Amino acid sequence: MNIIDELEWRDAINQTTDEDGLRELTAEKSVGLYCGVDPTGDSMHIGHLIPFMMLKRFQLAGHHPYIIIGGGTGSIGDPSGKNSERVLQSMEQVHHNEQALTAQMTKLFGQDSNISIVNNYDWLSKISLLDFLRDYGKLFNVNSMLAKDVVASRLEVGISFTEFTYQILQSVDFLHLLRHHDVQLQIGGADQWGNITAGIDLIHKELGSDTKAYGLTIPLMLKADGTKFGKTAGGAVWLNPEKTTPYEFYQFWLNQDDRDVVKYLKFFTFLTSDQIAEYQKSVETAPEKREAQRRLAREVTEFVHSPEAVIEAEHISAALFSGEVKELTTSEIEQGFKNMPSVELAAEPENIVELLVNTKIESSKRQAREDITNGAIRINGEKIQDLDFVINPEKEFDGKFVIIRRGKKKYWLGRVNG
RNA sequence: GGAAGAGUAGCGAAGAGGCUAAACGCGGCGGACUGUAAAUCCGCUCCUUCGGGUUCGGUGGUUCGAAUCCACUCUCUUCCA
Repeated sequence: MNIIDELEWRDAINQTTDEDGLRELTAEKSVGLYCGVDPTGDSMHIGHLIPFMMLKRFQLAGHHPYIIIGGGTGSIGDPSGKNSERVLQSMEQVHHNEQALTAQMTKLFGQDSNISIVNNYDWLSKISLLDFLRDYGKLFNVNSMLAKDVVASRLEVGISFTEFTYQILQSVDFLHLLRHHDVQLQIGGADQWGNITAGIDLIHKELGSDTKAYGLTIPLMLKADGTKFGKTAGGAVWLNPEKTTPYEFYQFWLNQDDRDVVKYLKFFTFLTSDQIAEYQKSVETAPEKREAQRRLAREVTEFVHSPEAVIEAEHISAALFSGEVKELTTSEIEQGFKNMPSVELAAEPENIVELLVNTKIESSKRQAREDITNGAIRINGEKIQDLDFVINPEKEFDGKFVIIRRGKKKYWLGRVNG
């Protein structure tokens, strides 16, 4: 199947500049394509994953992805999707983030010759102001720049010259990659359309209107309930295991709505259409088994983290949701709770209310008492409803740990000092 | 520079001298049901040594008693210049 047909089947295409042309091009050669990420943070979250899943599919189909880490563009700030001016990051911050993102990308895409990670700081930072104005500025018409949705929507509240210029920088990137690496396709989120077409216009002006350059955008991902994809109560779901543990990551996917899960299987996994059809049937006939969610969680966790992370996440899930934490050995806890929130405990016995407040698990004694009375607190798997209960850390798990649970799903690992 | 109005708990919003630690809605936290779901239902949601303590932009006053009245002050909104 042609890669474009596959993406269409996966509902992964929002707009393309020339679908037939793109279909032809991808059929006849190994195409260079790129997508950029600006180093606005030190980790990607699953929202960023969306375009990179696309790159990966192209890679698997024999094409050559280029990933731009936007050290240059990131130092300016993309106005797309923002309704107010951004605060500039310090260059140290930008460079720090570049390194973190490069490491993440390397992990996701591997390091073979089939993938290239480049940093646009390398070429953008070398352009002098006069060169910029003479070589590129002259080719951009301010009228059409103003007409881009991203800019037009900002005219009311204002936009700095710096951010206004962003689309030129991104266009220069595309031109640069086409010239030096034969990159003919740029992909991005739906909000990148304006930047992508600006790049194609520049290429056509610079290299002739018959130069083959294409753009493809991905639909905005929304959940069935209309809210934004990828946010949880705790904030974004990060790819960095320090920020979002593999267990939490796995749980995020496992908990997806029935109405969304097939869409996500298409988008975030490499399963075939036959396999996905099976899961679709499963969602319809036996939703309570959540086979689709389970597979989704496995696939994505394995892709982003590792097969070992999946095993660990499933093991922790089994113990935690059965409530049988006592079944776990000390070493299993050590492993399984490695990335759970943990609190320090003194070795001495302590009253339960005091302990919950001192460890900040509860915000006040009032709240702590309320939760205890309601039966929301479990210590080492045992429900505690006695306000005078005294926890003796020596008692379980070789005196090393106390497992504290609040409500159904929230766990803390108490590490016993000394 | 002038005029009018508004500032109440995480947010929105009632209250206009004692019955108000402050209605109601949202959000948050628990619980029940369930599929670790959705929907629904129930409880809690300033702190506490459970005696009480500290709250209604800020400061000072009036009063036995103030979120409520007065003065000054700060911030915001609208209108006029």
